[in-house]
Amino acid sequence: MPELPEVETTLRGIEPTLTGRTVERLDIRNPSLRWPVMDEVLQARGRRVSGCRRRAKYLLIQLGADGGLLIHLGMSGSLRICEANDAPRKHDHFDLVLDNGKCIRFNDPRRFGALAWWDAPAENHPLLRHLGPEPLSREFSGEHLWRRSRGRKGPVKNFIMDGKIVVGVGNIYASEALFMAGIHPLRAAGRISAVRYEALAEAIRDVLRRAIRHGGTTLRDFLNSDGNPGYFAQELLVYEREGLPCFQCRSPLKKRTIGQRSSYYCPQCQR
DNA sequence: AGTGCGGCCTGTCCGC
DNA sequence: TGCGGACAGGCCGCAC
Repeated sequence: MPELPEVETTLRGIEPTLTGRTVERLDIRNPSLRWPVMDEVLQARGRRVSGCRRRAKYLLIQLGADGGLLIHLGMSGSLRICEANDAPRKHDHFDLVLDNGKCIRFNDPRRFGALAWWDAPAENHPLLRHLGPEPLSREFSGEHLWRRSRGRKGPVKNFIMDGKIVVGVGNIYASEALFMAGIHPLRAAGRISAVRYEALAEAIRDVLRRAIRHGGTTLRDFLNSDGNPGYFAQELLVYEREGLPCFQCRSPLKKRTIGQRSSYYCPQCQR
């Protein structure tokens, strides 16, 4: 479910509630997430939230100076703001209870999400260490994509979804960006020109920014921290539009499995 | 080193 | 209705 825009939307939703508050306690209802939730996360108790940020699709809640919590939403996770004494619903796996009675509650039916502790600097955490640049940062460019792609024979779609190359581009936005740049998802990454990578980098930045502005994409179950969906689904150009006419040339859009993920594209406009 | 796949889970939908 | 199978926004870890 959540790609970068959905995680960013979640971050913006919870940040004002969290920053400056003290964590009264962490209630773990079900520790069996993607990795078992370790007791070290209980260090959060009694610490003050000095800031919240996002790295790739990870949410980082800074607690004091020397560490904090890491939350990943996996495929079906969401965080919502509620009162600590609200009755938990199905799949509500943990709560971050604050000193004002508010609560950040994690819900995740598929349990691919994660909760872990990190010691500062967060970048050294094993889950973050190998990650490539943020797509909305200066380190990300067409030149970066071009340079890193030389010699790579796999499909460009897999390449841009590889977190070591660039983070945050998931299955929806990979299809969208490739359509916007006119690049066929199966084209070998190493056989795309610098000029076309410039267009692709621009498309990635553009689609992510617009999706953030719309509060993310809700296809099935993504909800922001207020419990509301995102509205970018109506802006999607190819994703889940198999057989429907391409907005540019009217030919029917195609769907294929690439790297075990569904990919959507226009056979006419994308080469 | 790059690439391809299995696996982790539950829920939903579709065809029989 | 019931049941099996496919599929769903991520990503690690293992083979080759």
